[in-house]
Amino acid sequence: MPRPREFDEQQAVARAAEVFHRHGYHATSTRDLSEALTLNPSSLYRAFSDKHTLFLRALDHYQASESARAAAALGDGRPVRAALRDWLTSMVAPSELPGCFVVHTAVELGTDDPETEGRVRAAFDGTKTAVAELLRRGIATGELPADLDADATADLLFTILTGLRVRHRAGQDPQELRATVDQALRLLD
Amino acid sequence: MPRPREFDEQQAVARAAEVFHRHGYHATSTRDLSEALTLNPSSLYRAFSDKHTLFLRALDHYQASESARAAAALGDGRPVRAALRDWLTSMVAPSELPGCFVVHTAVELGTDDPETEGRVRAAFDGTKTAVAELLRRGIATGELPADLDADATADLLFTILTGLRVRHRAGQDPQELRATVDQALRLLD
DNA sequence: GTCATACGGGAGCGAACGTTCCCGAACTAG
DNA sequence: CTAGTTCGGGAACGTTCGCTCCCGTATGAC
Repeated sequence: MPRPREFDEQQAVARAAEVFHRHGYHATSTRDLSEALTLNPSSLYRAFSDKHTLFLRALDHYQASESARAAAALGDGRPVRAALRDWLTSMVAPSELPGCFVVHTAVELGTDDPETEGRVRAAFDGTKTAVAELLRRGIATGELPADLDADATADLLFTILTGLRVRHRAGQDPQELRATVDQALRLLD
Repeated sequence: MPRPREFDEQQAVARAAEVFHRHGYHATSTRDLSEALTLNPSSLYRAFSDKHTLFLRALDHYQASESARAAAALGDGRPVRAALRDWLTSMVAPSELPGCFVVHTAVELGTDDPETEGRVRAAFDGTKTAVAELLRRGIATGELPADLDADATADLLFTILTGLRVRHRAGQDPQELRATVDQALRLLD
């Protein structure tokens, strides 16, 4: 019986994620969001309750698409080293929005906000696990040394990825970042 | 001829650095600063011009003390591996203020603010160079393999350090971070 | 001692913040 | 067709923001 919504909620969340990713939580005003989503304040609040709730939805949306991307890049039967290299390189590509929304949130909100803290922790764990599984597959197929410590190496690769995305955000030269990726892959020898 | 200042300017900058480090630029209000420095708004503005200027001074103060710390930890004749391990470990110690003020600034302000961007770049370069010099010393003394690529390895270690400090800020378990440090040191074999 | 100067303190400026209210319009179940 | 509900739009709420002004006061050069 109600009048239907005139905007695409998923698309609105995606746009919010981009704005929050670019400018962070505190530097993004509800008016900025209103403008970016082409939504009046009243519509925005009716649909998303408040700024913090919209932020969480945007963060979830981002993380869902990032982990889908990781699954696509790291899963299946591609050669392990090439898959890892392509995945890491794609993260710091010039065409990408610099940095990582999850990392930015971890840094900006730290441990002050329990709701974002939990999401950050889950995202970090998920990424680490995905890398570890890839490494285990590589060990099983003989592509990687049998004595490689999958968990410890995944942990280190994840830490490197985090550092890379900070450097990307800081505007570092893409070529330098790619060189760091190359160097990181030597961990697998 | 003027009446002398009743507060210690250096100490005020140090306190400002701590508040900015904890909460970031945007989430720190001038009233927060006023309270933390026990300074009236008028005194604060007379001494430090405005919020952004005080932020830059706080950032410079932080970076100066961090690079002095790095110089002390990495310089001189201490064994290279032990020096590097102690330095990295001390960065993510539970007693430390989690994270790195420079990294937080890089993430929060990105490339939007030219003044902070330049400082971030300089800080990153300085750290990388300090590590590279340490590695070169280790190679010269025979502590490290002769075929180690000092610059590339320093770059990777710096990236790992950045990732570690983000994880520290995110509230990750200190023991896990120390394990990552151990893993990182295997790069020097 | 005189005087110019910068001090610490507190009220208060205009602007922007997150959020809410009210509106006529549009859609759907009955 | 009507009743009921949510819609998009815009004004406006109270609060907090960064910042400034004005105050009486304390200081040091002369």
